[in-house]
Amino acid sequence: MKKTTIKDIAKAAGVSIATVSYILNDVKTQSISDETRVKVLKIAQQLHYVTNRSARSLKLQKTGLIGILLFRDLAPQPWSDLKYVKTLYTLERLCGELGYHIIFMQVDGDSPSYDMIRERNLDGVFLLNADQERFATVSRYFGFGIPVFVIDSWIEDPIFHKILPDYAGSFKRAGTLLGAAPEYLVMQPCNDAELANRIALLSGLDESCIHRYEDRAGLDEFLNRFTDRKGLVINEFLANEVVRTRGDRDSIAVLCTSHSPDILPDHVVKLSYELNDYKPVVDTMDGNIQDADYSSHNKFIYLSVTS
Amino acid sequence: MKKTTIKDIAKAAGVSIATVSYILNDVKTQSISDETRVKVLKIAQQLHYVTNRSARSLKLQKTGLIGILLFRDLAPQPWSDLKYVKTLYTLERLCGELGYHIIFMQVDGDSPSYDMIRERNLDGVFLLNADQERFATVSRYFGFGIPVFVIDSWIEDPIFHKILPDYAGSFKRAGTLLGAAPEYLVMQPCNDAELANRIALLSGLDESCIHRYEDRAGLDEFLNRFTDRKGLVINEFLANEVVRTRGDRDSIAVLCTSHSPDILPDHVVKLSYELNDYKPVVDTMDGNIQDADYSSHNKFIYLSVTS
DNA sequence: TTGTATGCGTTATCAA
DNA sequence: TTGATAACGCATACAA
Repeated sequence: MKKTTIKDIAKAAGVSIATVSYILNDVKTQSISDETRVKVLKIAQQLHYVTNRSARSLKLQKTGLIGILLFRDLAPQPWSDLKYVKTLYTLERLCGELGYHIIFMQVDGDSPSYDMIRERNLDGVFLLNADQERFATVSRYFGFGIPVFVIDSWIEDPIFHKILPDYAGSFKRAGTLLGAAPEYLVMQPCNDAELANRIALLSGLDESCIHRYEDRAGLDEFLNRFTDRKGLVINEFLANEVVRTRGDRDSIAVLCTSHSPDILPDHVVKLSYELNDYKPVVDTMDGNIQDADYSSHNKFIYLSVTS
Repeated sequence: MKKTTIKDIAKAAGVSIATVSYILNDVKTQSISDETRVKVLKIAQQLHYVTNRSARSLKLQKTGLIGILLFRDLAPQPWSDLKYVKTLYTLERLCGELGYHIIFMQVDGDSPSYDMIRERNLDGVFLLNADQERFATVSRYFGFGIPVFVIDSWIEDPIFHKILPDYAGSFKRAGTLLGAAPEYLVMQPCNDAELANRIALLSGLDESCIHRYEDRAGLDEFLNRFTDRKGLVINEFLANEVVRTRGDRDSIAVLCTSHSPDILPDHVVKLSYELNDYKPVVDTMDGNIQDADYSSHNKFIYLSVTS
């Protein structure tokens, strides 16, 4: 059973394929008699017609495909896989609402190939957790020619949109909630070293008070220096490790960068980020796709912090 | 800057587009002089040519796209989003190794539209967490005509492959590890009621000893009836709730159906499932795609349990 | 109000 | 060993 095409509908309805196309696409510049319109629509439905996106893409030079490229952690933790689920799912949902379909790909190894992006003629791309090195190697030699939104990285290139949690606001808020400025910071080893630097800088803490997690032993050793002190942990899954090894002894505030505050015990001070903030992000990308000259107000979008 | 096509290469190399196509696709039935071959290959590289998959798909009637459709939990828990990450990522990786790209979509609402599958001409589909109702409404009226693999559901239709954790083996093993047969079972409300029934049946436990999680209060009440008894929990995220509300008091064995045993404390008895088992699954789908008559040995694939 | 014809970039058949 | 050329299914400029 071959798939129904416009041609089949045209034949069945006794009209031309152009007419069918006009009707199916609801082309405003054409005036179609109500009679033929309902007839064609009915037949299309009877034959279970769906448009062939390969053909349409070929013609329109637009695929309606958006890529989400997830860069695997260079230094994997047990919870590495969990970190970007919420973001991924939210982006999928929002893009879906706008009629796009998502191609999901993990980027692994040192020199990834971005051929997929061009082979599939993606309309736009989200990069999650990208590091400068792996990304730069390729981005340099071919400007994508499509909107690229970089989430959770600090890629030094003005053509990319950057989306980040509002670290500055978070640090301030954390101090308020803790009742005093935190004295230490535990964070993950970021894929993107530059981002890690900026976070450290923003925290205003001395390097000796900042711990990049590697394993439990190291974490525990670090925390022992700060018993009964107030501290800050970036990422709730990492915070879970802290809570697990330390119990309730320390009073910490957690920046829930993975949008999953639920996984933490109730007593912990949590700072969350608005998943809703991805809506304007996706809208901006859509604008860029619809109209290449779309002026996006801001290349930096910060996810706002809530408690 | 328009994208390079075969035509461009042909022109630059002074040969026909047919020749270029032969060379790029390494067509065995054609004999090409080494001279032109290297010339064309070189030019292709210089021009950064990549094949246009829309065009190729249109011609070949194969897209190289595999869909992963994730059915959202009908009764969402805080950790609902986390449950299928590992599976999703593993499938992506395995399909990627075979040259496929993944379209990821969440299925929400009561009467989902599967048009995407046909519009995009997917070569195959994975369904995660599907429930009979939402699925049946549509699957009935159009046989996909492509391999459909159902993960974590018990869809009553012989044309679908089913992939499930080895519950029978798990229950047996859990008994061994606990040193005695478990006296109660805590599980999640499955999307697929039929699957839930079968699991309950396999456990051999009376309905009064089986709890379907709804909220902490209900869970706690249930567990109070089994203090100091040995029990079974299906899913590690749910188990985390159990551990959190109960502490170390109970000795439970956990079936880590989300492939994330790491998130549980060390002292808990854990049963894991082989992520490697998805490899033969993906291979089977690939076989079905390459050759529609591919005989798949088994429509049931059970993920083997380890400790 | 409707139809004809062209091209999007490939692959593959047939001819040279 | 190579080259014309016809599809694949759709959208649209231009005719009628």
